[in-house]
Amino acid sequence: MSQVRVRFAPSPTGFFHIGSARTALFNWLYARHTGGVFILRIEDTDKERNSEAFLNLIYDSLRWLGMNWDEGPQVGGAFGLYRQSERGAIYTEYLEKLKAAGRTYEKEGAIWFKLIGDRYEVFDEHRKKTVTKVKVAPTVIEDQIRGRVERVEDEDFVIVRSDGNPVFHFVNVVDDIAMKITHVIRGEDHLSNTSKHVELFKAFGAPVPAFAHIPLILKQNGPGKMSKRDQGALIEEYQKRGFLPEALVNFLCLLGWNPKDDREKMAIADVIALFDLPGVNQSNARFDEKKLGHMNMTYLLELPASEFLKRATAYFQTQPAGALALVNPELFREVMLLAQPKIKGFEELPAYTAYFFTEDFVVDPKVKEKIMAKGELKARLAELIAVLPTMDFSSDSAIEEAIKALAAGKGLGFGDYQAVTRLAISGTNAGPSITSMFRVLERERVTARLVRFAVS
RNA sequence: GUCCCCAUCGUCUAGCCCGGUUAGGACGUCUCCCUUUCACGGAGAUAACCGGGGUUCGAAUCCCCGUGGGGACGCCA
Repeated sequence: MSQVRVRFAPSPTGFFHIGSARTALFNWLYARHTGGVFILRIEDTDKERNSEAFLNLIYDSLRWLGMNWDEGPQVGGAFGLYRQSERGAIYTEYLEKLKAAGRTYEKEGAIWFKLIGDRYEVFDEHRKKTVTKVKVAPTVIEDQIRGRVERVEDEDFVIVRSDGNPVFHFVNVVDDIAMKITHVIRGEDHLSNTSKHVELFKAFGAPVPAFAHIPLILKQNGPGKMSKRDQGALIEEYQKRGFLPEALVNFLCLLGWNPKDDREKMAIADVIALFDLPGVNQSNARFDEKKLGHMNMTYLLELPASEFLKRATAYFQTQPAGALALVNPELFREVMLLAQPKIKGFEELPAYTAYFFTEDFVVDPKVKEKIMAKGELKARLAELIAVLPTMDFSSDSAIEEAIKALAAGKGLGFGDYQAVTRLAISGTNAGPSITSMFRVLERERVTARLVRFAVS
């Protein structure tokens, strides 16, 4: 069998979203699984709505997610240019073939594709007008995911606009022929277009590629498929929020596909080895950001510390909090080491670590009220302040021993000092162990914070 | 309105093709354990075969009809 050639064919008319990314991913996975070629083709025939910014967003997002293309813009390939706006000559050439075969006619300045069969008129309820229908044999689609699907394409359709620009159905098929695409993997919303496309392939006398229509991703809340306007729909947003791309990809793999066993966190190589079209689900899936968050956490937890630090640094560089946090690289490193096992995603990091980087941190009034309600806690603070000058700050265990010794002398336990101390040095009731906080903040800052809190 | 696709816990899903399972896993939620907080982790709980017919000794699984959900019906892609 000849080599698999698949394409992802987005149009740069809006932000790159989850659904597009998943379509790209399934194409990419299939290409990698079969040792085939993954092609990126830009469908920018709609001059009104295209934008260079959106185009760059497609490139950036694909690369961020790790989906490199074998042929396409920026990388080239043996099949000419990969932006439809640059392929006009090819469309003219193919249009001539259709004209020569008598399969076109002009109406209202546009060029229409002519179906073969008897014509009759009927009133269309949806469009509230009389339309011309054609009696044609049903198109049979042997879909790789859905099985046999039968559809009747019974109306002629426009292939070249009155302004001379070819439309999607036409250029899509022409390019699939010209680029020798073997498998068309796309969203189920295109299933009803497929009969149009098959009619065109046949009119060109070209082999019809295999089709695989993948289920759609439904919005998290409310009815309907996810669109660019929906909450949480944009890839760019997850990138900005500091999600790990490998976690997002892993999550996307599992939306409509699974390894048929209980594995969820999977190396992409394992997904590639197992991925196949018949294994893709037929039903739509609802996007669940909570589960994505969990997946992200599992990846974060397993990241080598050096890698975590590298990525956390990059994340902070995009954040307002970064200016303060990155002043002292050694302190930043220590704080990140403490934070890694505690957070679910980078977006929690600035708030979670803020008090390490400034004395001007916020004390949560509700937390304060709750903790101080236990009474006589300022005495504990005073006791701690008294031993601070001689306390061994060299390690967590040394600090822990010192506090335990102090507590024991008063007939108390470590826990009696914990909450109020944490509140005094961090303003909150959650975070790394206070011994680690002592070590990282160091004696001077810890002392100042405890004193300040004790007199407040 | 017409055409097409789909249907297992709240969500993602395994099981369906090749009928016999205590219908499994994960997220979420709740409980307990671990514990110097918060997380992590561990143990448990919660919760599903859309409905109705049929075929069959037996149906989540096969067939039909409903219903529900989704999509398409542009000189958008």
